[in-house]
Amino acid sequence: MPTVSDFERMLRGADLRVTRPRVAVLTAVHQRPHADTDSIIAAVREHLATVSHQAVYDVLRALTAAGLVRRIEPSGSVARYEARVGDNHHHVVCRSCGIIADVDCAVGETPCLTASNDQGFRIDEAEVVYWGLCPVCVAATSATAAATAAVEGG
Amino acid sequence: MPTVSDFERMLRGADLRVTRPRVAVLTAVHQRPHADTDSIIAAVREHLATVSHQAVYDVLRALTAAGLVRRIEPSGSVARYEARVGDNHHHVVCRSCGIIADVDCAVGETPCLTASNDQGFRIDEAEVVYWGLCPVCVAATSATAAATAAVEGG
DNA sequence: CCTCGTACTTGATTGATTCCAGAAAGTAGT
DNA sequence: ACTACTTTCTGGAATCAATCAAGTACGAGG
Repeated sequence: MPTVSDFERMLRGADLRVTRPRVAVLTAVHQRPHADTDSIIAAVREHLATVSHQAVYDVLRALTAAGLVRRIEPSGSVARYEARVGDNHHHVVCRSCGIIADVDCAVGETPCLTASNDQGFRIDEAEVVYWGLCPVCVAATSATAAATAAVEGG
Repeated sequence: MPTVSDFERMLRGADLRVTRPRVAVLTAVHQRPHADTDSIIAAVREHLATVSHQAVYDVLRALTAAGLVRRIEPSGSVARYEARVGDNHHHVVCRSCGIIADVDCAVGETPCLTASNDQGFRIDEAEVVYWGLCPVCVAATSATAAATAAVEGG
């Protein structure tokens, strides 16, 4: 976990002023990967009670533009942010509970960048989202199914 | 292009009642792939002037649940719908103008389903979005760059 | 310490989507 | 074709994330 001085260095390195809201947002995003804006606002206010939601929105946009955080928005979900940037990794989303986990690229560094027919587009990024069930929901589903079967069977 | 009777058959096949709004929405989605809800509402009203936006939302949800249309929502865009379902194809989105085009799978039928480390998730679908510039915007950018260079050079 | 310019606060607003209750239309059996 | 029953549609209002606007406060450099 990076320290406050690390965050300050990151901000200065991106030509951004070091302000308390910005450090607090960076901290929150590092502490809770894949958190949505509301959760981030709540987390930020634990450190700094008087931050407006507008400030958090602004800071998140600035950090995203600077490349310090990455914005992800799976279908059906609000915007979420993560601090892991620079590497080309993807995400797996649980259809049941919505939890998100990181998935490293299966093939090489910038995978899938080769569409079979690119329609003349100049492609510079491929974004992959895997959909499925997380281990917890798989277990819950199996348990429910077993329980249902037991009840129906009895 | 399927006919009205085709749409009626599709609806009946999905255990959905055949109503004029539903046929109109199906027609609109087939006519304009990747259209957003507003465009669909407008297109539907060309055929059937008195349809409420609520009806279109409801119908789109019912059709999506029935698998007759597919909902796609690239980051930063509102929900869009397309009629091409059943095959596993992906999309390429222009960063400049937002236009969406279809891209067939590069590898096999259900590609990329093999994440390098699936974190214990039970994955059932991989969704790929390619980002880049469409041919039109590439040309516009080149033209602008050339013009800028000419001006700067002169 | 002081000034400048950017960042933050407050309050209002937009825009897509959903909820609700009553009205209307579709479907099945006779 | 008629009646009963079910599902959908209508119109208005509510919700929620996100953005806009104007004024104030704070960080950086001198």
